[in-house]
Amino acid sequence: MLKGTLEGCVLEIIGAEETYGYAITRRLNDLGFTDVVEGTVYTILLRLEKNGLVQVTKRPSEVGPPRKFYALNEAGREELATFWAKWEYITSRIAKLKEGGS
Amino acid sequence: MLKGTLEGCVLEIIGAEETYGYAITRRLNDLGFTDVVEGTVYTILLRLEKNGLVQVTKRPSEVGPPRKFYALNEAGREELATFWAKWEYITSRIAKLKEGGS
DNA sequence: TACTGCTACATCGTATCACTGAGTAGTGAC
DNA sequence: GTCACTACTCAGTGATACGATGTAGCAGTA
Repeated sequence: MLKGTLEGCVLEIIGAEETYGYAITRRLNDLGFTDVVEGTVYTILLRLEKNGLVQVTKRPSEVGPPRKFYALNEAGREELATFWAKWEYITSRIAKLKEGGS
Repeated sequence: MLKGTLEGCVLEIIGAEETYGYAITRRLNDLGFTDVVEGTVYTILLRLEKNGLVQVTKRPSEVGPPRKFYALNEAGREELATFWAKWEYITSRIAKLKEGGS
């Protein structure tokens, strides 16, 4: 039902700013998703790339191995909008359920 | 990350009133979770029973096969409280992410 | 009595998501 | 030269929820 929530979060982060896997993991950790680890994020990124939702650019880093920067393309922005719409819907339904609504 | 959300919804429904699988499915459908089907609900109910979160009572029905009524036990109520706490946490984090917060 | 339709429960198989854990590599500091 | 941090990859895995199907009780009707 809510599968792909973390994927949506990653899309949102990429949509706000072109960034790379390691930084996305740190950002999620800072946001409070403390148990999200790199392995998880990279599998999501690879899936996004495979599904053609992102544009990938490899750039050298001054402090380590080269980074793969991700940016949303048109399909990615549509997917992100779809995700938020779905998220709003589900959360509103669950809120309704919680307050005993019919 | 959000695994068990539907399970939490089912727990909430059972917690509000002792009820049975078919009725839970109808309730979820009425609430807007239109694509939740019986098979999904029954697997959740069997899991709840297996994990010792519910008390099950079989009662005859006047309009069909006997019904298995489910009620929360103490462990179930604790699980439900845990679920809502987790849900609040996750939704607040995602809201923060959406509005561009750090 | 045969059928149709609704209620009600059960289960097998499966797609996908996210996690675990391990590995590889570059840079800089001590 | 070893440690720490940065950075990416991948194989294996568990769990969730969905799809599809099957079984069965009851009621109406023709």
